[in-house]
Amino acid sequence: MNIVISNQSQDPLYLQIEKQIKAAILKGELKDGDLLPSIRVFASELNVSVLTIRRVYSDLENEGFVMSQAGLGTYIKHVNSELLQDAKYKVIEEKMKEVVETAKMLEISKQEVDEILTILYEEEQ
Amino acid sequence: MNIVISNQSQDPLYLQIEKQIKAAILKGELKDGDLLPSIRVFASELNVSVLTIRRVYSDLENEGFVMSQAGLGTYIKHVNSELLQDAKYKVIEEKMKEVVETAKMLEISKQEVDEILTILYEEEQ
Amino acid sequence: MNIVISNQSQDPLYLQIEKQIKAAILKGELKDGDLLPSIRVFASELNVSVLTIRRVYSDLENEGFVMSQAGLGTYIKHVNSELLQDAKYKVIEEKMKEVVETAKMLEISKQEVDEILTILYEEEQ
Amino acid sequence: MNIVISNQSQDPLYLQIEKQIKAAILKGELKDGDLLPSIRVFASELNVSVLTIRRVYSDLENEGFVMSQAGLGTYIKHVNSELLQDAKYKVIEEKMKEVVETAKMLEISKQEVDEILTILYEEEQ
DNA sequence: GTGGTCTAGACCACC
DNA sequence: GTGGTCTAGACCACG
Repeated sequence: MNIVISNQSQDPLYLQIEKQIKAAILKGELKDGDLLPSIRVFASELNVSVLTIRRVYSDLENEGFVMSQAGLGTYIKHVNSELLQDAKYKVIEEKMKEVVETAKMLEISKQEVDEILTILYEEEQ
Repeated sequence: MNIVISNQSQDPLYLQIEKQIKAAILKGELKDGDLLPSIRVFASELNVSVLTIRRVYSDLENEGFVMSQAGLGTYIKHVNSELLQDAKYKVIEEKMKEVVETAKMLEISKQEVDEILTILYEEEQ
Repeated sequence: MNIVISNQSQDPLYLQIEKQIKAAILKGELKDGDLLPSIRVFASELNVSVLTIRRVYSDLENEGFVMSQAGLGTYIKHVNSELLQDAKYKVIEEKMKEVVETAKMLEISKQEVDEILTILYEEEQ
Repeated sequence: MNIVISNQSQDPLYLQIEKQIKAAILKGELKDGDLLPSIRVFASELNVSVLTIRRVYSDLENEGFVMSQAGLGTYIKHVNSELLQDAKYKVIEEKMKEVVETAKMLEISKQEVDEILTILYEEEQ
């Protein structure tokens, strides 16, 4: 798994890391039972504070993505693959809803929104 | 003009207010020369600090939407319709960027995202 | 004398008016003994508050450009023509000093400053 | 970096500070990545309110000179040298505009203004 | 520790 | 009355 953090991002460090771990799970790169690095190791790898990683793991545990056990480490939890596919769609749908809502409010046609989508999709893959 | 603010929102108060005023301008509800409420009146109407409204008006002035003059008040500035169209696009582009970023991260194809867009656009037309 | 006031200007109304009256005196359009309009007439002509004109006349009197006498009106005071020429230069020199000081600080050559001056001088006479 | 503020100046505190920081960046005294003092430290050093420094940093961030991140601090941002050159020009142009405006109003020829510029530029070389 | 937001007051210049 | 600036606090998220 490749985690990239940037101080140019709007998101705080902990959120950047969380998002990328979640994405790896949704993409299937991280599967049921996989062991995540220990807090200290991960922190030194990413060059961030252990507090930041502690928060990441704690957040992911609260959201049901991982399971931490003292003395053992942090593991990826089982997620049904159908649910997983649904989850991916849901994430996009949620964000797209806001776009469409705003577009309608500003009276921008679907064609125009589509153009923007196409342009953005072709940028720097 | 109807401004709704919520302490449940992610956005700080000043941003919530700014966004709604901008939306009103972009929609044409607020036009060239219209007088906005005085900072004190607006603050008491929305039940926020005068400094919060001061910040809203000051930000909007920096972005060229309004013009404030001591002793006179704060007015909506003329924006030529081309700039206005640009501004509307920019708002959508900003929001769409996040969608595309997430979609790419989750390896969702443009076709799939397009489907979601189409479905959402046809809802509650 | 033609006074133009604009709500687009950075300067407050009273300063815009003062500057133009002073300029008219320096240019020789207003001469020793000329009678300025009464406060009320002038205010209604320019469509500003009488308080604003009162301030203008009071400032100009303090700076020695005019003389007000109750019941008579406000008159332009005598200024020696040599002094007048000097005054014009002094005004420009004062402002130019700041330009040169800044240019030197930012290490901009005289040639470059000269270019800027030429461009600005050719704009909209 | 030496910041000098005066309550005699026409400019409000926040502007005086902003100008001097910008000048330091334009001169190269402050470079890409340099850390500015924390708002609290800076405020107590200059003996002004933290909100005044907050405004300074926030304005500089909006103008693209610095980047602030909660928990980390405020850093000088990279500006490519072309932009920097532009910025320097803009500063001079701004100031020169006022000179030219006044000169035109007083009917002083470009030649005369040029003379003044030359004299001032040769002083205290 | 850092910056980000917000409040409740105050004084000023301008109209 | 209007906006413009400033202070002295406070609480929050982040590292």
